Amino acid sequence: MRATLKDIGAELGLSVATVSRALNGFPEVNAKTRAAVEEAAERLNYRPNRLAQKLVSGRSNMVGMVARMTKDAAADRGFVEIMLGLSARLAEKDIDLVFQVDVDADPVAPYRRLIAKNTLDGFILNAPLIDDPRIAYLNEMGVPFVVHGRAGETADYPYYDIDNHAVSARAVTLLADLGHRRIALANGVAGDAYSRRRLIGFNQTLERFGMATPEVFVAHGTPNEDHGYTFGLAALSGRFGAPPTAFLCSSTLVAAGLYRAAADRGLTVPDDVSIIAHDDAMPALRAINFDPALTVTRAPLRDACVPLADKLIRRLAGAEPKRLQTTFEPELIIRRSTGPVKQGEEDPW
Amino acid sequence: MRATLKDIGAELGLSVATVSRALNGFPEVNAKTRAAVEEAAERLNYRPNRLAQKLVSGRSNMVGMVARMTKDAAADRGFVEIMLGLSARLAEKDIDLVFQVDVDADPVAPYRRLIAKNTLDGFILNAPLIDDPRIAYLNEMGVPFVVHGRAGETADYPYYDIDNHAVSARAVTLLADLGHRRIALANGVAGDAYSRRRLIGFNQTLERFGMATPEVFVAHGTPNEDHGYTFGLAALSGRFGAPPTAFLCSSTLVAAGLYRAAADRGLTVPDDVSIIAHDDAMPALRAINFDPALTVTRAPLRDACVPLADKLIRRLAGAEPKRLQTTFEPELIIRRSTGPVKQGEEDPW
DNA sequence: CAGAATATCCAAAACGTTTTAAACTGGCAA
DNA sequence: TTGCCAGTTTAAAACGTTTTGGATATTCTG
Repeated sequence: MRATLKDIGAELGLSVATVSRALNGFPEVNAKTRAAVEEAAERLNYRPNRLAQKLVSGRSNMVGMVARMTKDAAADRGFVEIMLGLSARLAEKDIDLVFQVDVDADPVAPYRRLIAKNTLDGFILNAPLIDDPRIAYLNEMGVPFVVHGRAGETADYPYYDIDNHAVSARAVTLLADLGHRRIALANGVAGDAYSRRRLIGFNQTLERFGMATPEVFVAHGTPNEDHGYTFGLAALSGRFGAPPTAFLCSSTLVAAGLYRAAADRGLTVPDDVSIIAHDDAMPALRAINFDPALTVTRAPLRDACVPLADKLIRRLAGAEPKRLQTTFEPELIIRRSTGPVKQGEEDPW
Repeated sequence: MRATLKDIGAELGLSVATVSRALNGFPEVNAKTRAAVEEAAERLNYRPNRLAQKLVSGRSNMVGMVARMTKDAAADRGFVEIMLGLSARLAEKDIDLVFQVDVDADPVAPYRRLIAKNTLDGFILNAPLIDDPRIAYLNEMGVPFVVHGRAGETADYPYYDIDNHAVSARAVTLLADLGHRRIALANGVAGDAYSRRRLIGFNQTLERFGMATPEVFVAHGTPNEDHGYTFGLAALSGRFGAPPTAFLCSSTLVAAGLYRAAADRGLTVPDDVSIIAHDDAMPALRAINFDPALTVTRAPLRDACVPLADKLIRRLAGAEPKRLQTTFEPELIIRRSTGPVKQGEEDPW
């Protein structure tokens, strides 16, 4: 049904070897022959059989991506964004994406399964943990991969990350300059590397301004509306002592929950409480549409896709991991959800 | 590196043919030989090479899924939900999902590309159009596939759909019973089959109650917050004559936009305007968290995954398409965003 | 013009599997 | 003894590609 090298060879009275070479741009084939082969390939609508290619060459032009499945898939919004963009870029290079969700307790299991099938050239990881067992496993198996984000400080793999330390630092600096002294952090999931970096940036910057924050002013959790709402309600209840006058949120969704919590408590933004979030520029809930418009640190997830794909391609071609590492700086966009601290609330906790 | 049939054969002094048969449960192999082979396979951590298998057997245990890429990926929330659930179920049967985004103008192009690679056993389609060229193409190529949703009324392919006619019918019935006579529809994208069915259900039910709706009361668009907001603002402006007293929304996100629009116009829900949405039960924005809590027709997207995966598996095994078709009924959940029509607004348009 | 270099092509092996056709065992009946 | 049959096993072909190691013309060198 589908045309093969043999078909083209038969058509032109050539061997499959020559046809293969002609199509793959080897130098030792006559220009006229090559033209004829290319014409025939076009005419017969020839497409190389990936499986056969991989079987002999060891390359399949397929890479894998595994989604951590959580009860609420909301945590994977970022995953999806990356996957879409990545796939688009990889498709340009005729590389396919094999997708699998992680349904096991063991996060390494899906990688083991996929690698065992012997069918993939490499992997893209996202949302790395602080000490990520997947990274350890892939390194151990010698499988090429790139990471969106990065785990520890000494990474020996290609990655594209944003400067999460700076995310917190810039936000805290703004709030401190506005006079806030009681600042809370609605952080991401506890084990995630980015959360850790944001937390460190948060604490270090507070310290730089001579502040500290009680432990109850920091919450970890899946960055969704619920998390923002429940944490906001609790923090603003006064149960923990004087409530925060400002919040850092790990995402715009969390901020939405915080707006709701503030409203429930009869507080207005930004007069009673300032809110600032990190904005991945997901299309679902735009920071600019908030009322009042949300102040954010911003680093569009989508910007990571092309660099990540390119890093992977270059890695597969044998490039040095160390030369494929990028850290991107977020920008700060001041809108209307942040303002000077309220009169009489300038005291630290 | 990885153990092959040859390795096992060498280990036991058997031919690859026997080893292959032993592992695949053929009857003509000695029980003792089979036991030995299975032991050796286990010991050497043997995993069959998918590519080699497919090359000769024609089956790869890989299926494809293509995402339509829009400017705002929000439209693909449903796609993702389906993909996650599907992948989980397929993984149980050791089937992998190959993913690609549609970056072309031609919606068929990615399918052509993937089929040409000769690497996939079948496809899952979602969000079918009224006359979907992808379905036509796959049928023409004789490639097995299943559809989430369905295109025309006479489908000769396996599908899992919800009764979108009933979605509108139940919502309109509720609103009509509450006395509403000016009902607007914030529908999904115009070409999508589900939008069409919702529109038909909408119009037919209105008619049943002796109502009609001006064309400007129906808007099509990507079901996101923006769409709800802009349509809501326009419809409530009075520019189109007496404004609607009730809205049907294609999703909870759209409803969120409508809440905002109503607030901007100084209207309260449900006193001035009733709002009802269809709820796919996406975790991001829960209908119950709305203020006031959102009345919905409900049919969780996630429920479709297992049936869809099973349909595909059975289709790949050769089952009749006609026997793999399911239509699911939505439920109506009345909360606080719908109420009796306001005094003096009972007149039709 | 001989010999060598070059350009161009081909046959065959290889990748790891499944499957077809054939071959080898015993055991048993004739 | 011969032939046959069932129960096992194997050799070899096939899938579609890449690549190795020649082979055959053609051109160049002296």
